[in-house]
Amino acid sequence: MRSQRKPELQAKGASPRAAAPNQRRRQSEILDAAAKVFAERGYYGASTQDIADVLGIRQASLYYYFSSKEIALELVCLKGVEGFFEAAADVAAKEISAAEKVHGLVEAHLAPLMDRADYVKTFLNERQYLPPASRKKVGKLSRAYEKVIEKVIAEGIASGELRKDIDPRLMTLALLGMCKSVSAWMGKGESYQVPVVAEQYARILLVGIGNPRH
Amino acid sequence: MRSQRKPELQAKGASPRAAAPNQRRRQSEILDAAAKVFAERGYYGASTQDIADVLGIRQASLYYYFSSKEIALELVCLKGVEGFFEAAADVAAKEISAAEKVHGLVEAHLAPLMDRADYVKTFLNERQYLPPASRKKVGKLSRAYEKVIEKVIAEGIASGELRKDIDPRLMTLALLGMCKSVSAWMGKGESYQVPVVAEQYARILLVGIGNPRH
DNA sequence: ACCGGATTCTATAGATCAATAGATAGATCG
DNA sequence: CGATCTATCTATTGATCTATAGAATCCGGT
Repeated sequence: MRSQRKPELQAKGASPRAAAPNQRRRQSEILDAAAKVFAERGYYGASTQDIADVLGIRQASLYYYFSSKEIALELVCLKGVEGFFEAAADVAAKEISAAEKVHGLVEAHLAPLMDRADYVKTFLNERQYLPPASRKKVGKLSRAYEKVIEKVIAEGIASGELRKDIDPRLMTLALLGMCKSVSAWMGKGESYQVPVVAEQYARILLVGIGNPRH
Repeated sequence: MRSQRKPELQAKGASPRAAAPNQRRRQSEILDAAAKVFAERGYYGASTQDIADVLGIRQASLYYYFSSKEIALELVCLKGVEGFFEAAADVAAKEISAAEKVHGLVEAHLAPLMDRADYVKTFLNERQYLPPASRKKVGKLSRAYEKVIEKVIAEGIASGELRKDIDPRLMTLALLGMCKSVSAWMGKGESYQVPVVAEQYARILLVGIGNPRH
């Protein structure tokens, strides 16, 4: 028992010695199941039993992988925000017009819905239920991401590329709101492809739906 | 005990004889408390004890007013959708331009956030947790509302007032998504007034943020 | 002041849930 | 083969939650 290293998923640093590939794969399966159930039923609506059922194991066996349900939520949420900031920062750093940047930001926001939908949905909808410490951690990443968007818009206004009668913060909230709602209906009756939605949403944001030639 | 009529809140028809005004007032207070707690913590995150705490009464006393937590959610959600369809239909029936209609639809959607925020938030975020029968009832109202918006946009496109390169359904979802997110951040750090948001959001939807004179 | 209904209370049943403790089967490796 | 590690299991605890039953209190009308 002295040197027994449990592979229990942790929020802090990685384990001192790298885990076997099989361990990491299984941990990832466990987290996938948690994300799926959290996304479907919400954090409080989902029981650890539900997660175990998806995996075909016993409820108590989950605790070999994480020490509490709250930690599981934190891990799912962190994987849900993961990459958003970087992807947005990459777009913002490009030498393209403000309009093209907005288009790129929308694309970058919607892209993860294709391969990490459950994680993203959980991050978007359940992060409010994180314990204070975790919420602060996730909120920090989230706010940094929002600031990138806001800056792109503010700079676009300053350069004259974007209208100056629109509040950058409200514009940011509008973009985020539109994109967030996509994760709610995507795959739930509506049958649009992500790239199509990104293209249309970017157009709505940039030129609106009004016909200028009317 | 024979003729004791409990004022228990019901989803179906109204009680055969009108209740005393005090009864109705108290029922409304109970529902306000439920809406507040559901909006704050979510349906499963909220306990009936939480609702009772807001009212300063015992948890079991709530069951004098509703027969189950699920029924309470249904009542809150119904009051949350209430009026949306009518308000939108009124806007759609007016003899104004499509652009003005879109503006009116945004205003009509955001207006209830001023005086019924908890009900609307609960409807928007918790309706998914309703039992099937209730969800069908609420979903019907909800879908009828969406159709009004969609029709306004489709007609605007047909008349040439709105761009024809935008999918009406996606446009509807964009409008709804933007407006839904408002209920999430309104009063939570952001300090915008509802009419200001409505004005800006309508502008974003209609003419976008791109500066046409650039 | 009393009656009866309206409202809230106490007490508790019954279910579910997160989490712990310890046992056990399977794999790996000397 | 035997020892150790890995992954899962059984069993259970204690907390919490919804809902019910029935007693107690309040209040308006007469």
